[in-house]
Amino acid sequence: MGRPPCCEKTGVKKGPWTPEEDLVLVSYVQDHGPGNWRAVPTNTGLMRCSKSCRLRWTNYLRPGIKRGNFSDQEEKLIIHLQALLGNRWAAIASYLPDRTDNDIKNFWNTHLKKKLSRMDAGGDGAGAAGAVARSGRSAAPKGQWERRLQTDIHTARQALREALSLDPALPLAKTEPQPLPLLMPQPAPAPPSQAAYASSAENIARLLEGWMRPGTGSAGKASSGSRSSASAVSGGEGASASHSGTPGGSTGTSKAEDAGPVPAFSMLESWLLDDGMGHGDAGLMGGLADPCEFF
DNA sequence: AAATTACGCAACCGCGAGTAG
DNA sequence: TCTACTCGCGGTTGCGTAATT
Repeated sequence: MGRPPCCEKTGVKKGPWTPEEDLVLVSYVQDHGPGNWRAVPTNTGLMRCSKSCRLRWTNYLRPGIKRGNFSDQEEKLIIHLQALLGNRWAAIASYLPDRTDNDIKNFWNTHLKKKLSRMDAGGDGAGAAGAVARSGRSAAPKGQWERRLQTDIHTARQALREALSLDPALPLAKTEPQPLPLLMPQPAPAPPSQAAYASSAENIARLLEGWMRPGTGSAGKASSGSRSSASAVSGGEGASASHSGTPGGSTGTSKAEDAGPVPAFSMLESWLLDDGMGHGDAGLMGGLADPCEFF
């Protein structure tokens, strides 16, 4: 089972992408939809490896990506989700539909980590997140976080409830059952009123604004704000791959996106939020003979 | 004004997981 | 069942820019 030959070919270009390359990639994805990245360099003539193409698309060119400063809500959500999920950036990104996992990861590494450690040093915890993070949750070995979620599910739910109730602006903190705004289907990428969008690729990304190819699978899902589900977030089918970490969950391959937008995290999300609304524990778990089915 | 340091972000690399043949 | 292949994730690096001295 040898490693796939990727980026080993001579003549494969590395480093920053040029606007011309972006355009080539964007137009290719427009025609064929995201996926089958292996074929992209061949069909486009791009001297990039498939990985690089996919990364460029998911982290930069994909429509609907919000760039720039993170709001307080986003920050709090990230902190708490990180406490819950550890460094599962793709999973975290699925709760922030407009952000890429890479963006969140960078934001965490450059801002939040310092912020939290400062708070720690100051004797001020970061709420539940700080407590949970310090408890070593985030250091869990790969592949175990979902099991931990399963076994420690009550803790997780409590922490999430805390997270969602931190900001009074979040409707979930209220008794009135309202969906979390960040999880709601977002409208097509709003004009970058806050200059929060990519600079160089902004125009290219805008080319795709409103682009919705019927029948183009995740292309449509990835575009505009229609990502009401957790899928299609971290880069087209990327988020669904994050769910591959969930036992029995859908895979991260392009096939998974065809399976329909019902990722486990949406269920988890609904269940947690339902419970947060005071519906008790009877929610999702009650509907499953075996909690494992949940995943 | 120039040099140095710190910071932020885009991109790369290696690995694990899923799937088809 | 095994192997080859592809995809996606998470950690890390490198470069450009801003801030500081």
